[in-house]
Amino acid sequence: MPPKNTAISILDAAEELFAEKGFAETSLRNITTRAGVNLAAVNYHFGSKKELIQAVFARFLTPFCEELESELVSYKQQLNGARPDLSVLLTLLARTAGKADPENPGRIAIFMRLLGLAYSQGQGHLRKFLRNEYGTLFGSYMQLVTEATPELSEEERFWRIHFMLGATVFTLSGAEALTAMAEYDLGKPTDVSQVVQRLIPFLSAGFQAPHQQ
Amino acid sequence: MPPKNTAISILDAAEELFAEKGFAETSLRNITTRAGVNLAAVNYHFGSKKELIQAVFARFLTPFCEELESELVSYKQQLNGARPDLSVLLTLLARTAGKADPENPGRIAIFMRLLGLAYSQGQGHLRKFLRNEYGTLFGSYMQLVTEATPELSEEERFWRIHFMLGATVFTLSGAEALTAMAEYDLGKPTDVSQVVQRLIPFLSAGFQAPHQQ
DNA sequence: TTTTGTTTTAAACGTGTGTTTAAAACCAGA
DNA sequence: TCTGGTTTTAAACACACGTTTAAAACAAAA
Repeated sequence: MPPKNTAISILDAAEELFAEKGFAETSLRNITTRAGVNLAAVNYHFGSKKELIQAVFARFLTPFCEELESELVSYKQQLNGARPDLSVLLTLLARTAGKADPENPGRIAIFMRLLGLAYSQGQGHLRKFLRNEYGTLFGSYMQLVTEATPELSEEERFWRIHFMLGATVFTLSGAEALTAMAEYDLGKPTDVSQVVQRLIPFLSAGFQAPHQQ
Repeated sequence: MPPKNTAISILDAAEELFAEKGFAETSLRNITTRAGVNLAAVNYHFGSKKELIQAVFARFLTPFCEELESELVSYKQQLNGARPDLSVLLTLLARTAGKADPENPGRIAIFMRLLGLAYSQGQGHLRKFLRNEYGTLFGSYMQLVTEATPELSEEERFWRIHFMLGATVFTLSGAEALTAMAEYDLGKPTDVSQVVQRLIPFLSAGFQAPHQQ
């Protein structure tokens, strides 16, 4: 195989290993060994382990968010002032994720796993980094979700957003293990895009459930 | 304060710190310092860090599962052959969790956070431990869920179970941060039991959503 | 008071970590 | 071919980790 760019090899290896084992459990020696480069290359190209972690996120998120932004714009003008539909908004998100790396559809699962880790493990620097870089786009997506569900109180919507986020991140995080379990238990092979297809009606129904009492 | 039992002090400190920072990021020195005991006490009382992690889970799960088991038995005989109801099954789970430590209702959030970590971080030993110790009870709960949702295909039910698990674990994991955010954004204080109350209709509606296409 | 078993303690051990260093290798442009 | 800047390399650094050790402190029974 051709000797790829060192920095890219590092990013590839880090992305895989972080997703497999978590950030703290993955050492720079793990990464550089898998990447086939020298240990010191990480510090030379990225500065530190923290900055490498951020670079892994940025490599995925930056093109994803660009794509999502243009999708949002085109959906808005397609609406032309009409009320947006929640299922469409979710589908749009899923489609963007699929487009992000068409040659490797499972990549979204890897990335969701990283996102779950970012929440669950310490990594305060990462949360700051993500909010600074991508917070604005998240805000405008939320604006559309709000317009799509005017019957919900702000409070209820707040919580249901996080329920959705949880179901998605958790399921796609564990997608590798879960699709294997599904195949074992049910005898049918499944891929990530099918899981996403199952998620959307679940989330949509949950989000639009009537208030209790 | 009275000099509590050393092992218990260690469990208390470990439970808090693991939930705050994750397993790998919490050192035995962190734990023993907070507990006010000697470093070697962990290895003396628990053998190793892995076994300490398992002990933290067992201290919470064993009484919880005993309570849940008796709740399941009494619900079954109350049903007397009728079809169980999903919302009731979920409420039953929430009620059991609440009973587990009545003096400290937020404890369930801490524990969910640990459970989320157990999934997301490596900790293969933990998953084995949990399945061996508590797998049977999980199975009989699942049996009731299946009876409650006969209209779902096995496949659809499998995935929706994990969607529910994800929404729950993720939300309650981050409950501390999220309730703070909720209070900041919405100006209303919230506690964990209210979040659980909001979860149940969301999950119930999602689980029973009609199949797509 | 002496004895026996348990618990606590300070110190050290070996290992793996992220990072730094300074020399070597490389590779265009003059 | 020489030169100057970039990249790669092997080696070392300082530090934090989980664990072990053997002595000390303690408590209860004889």
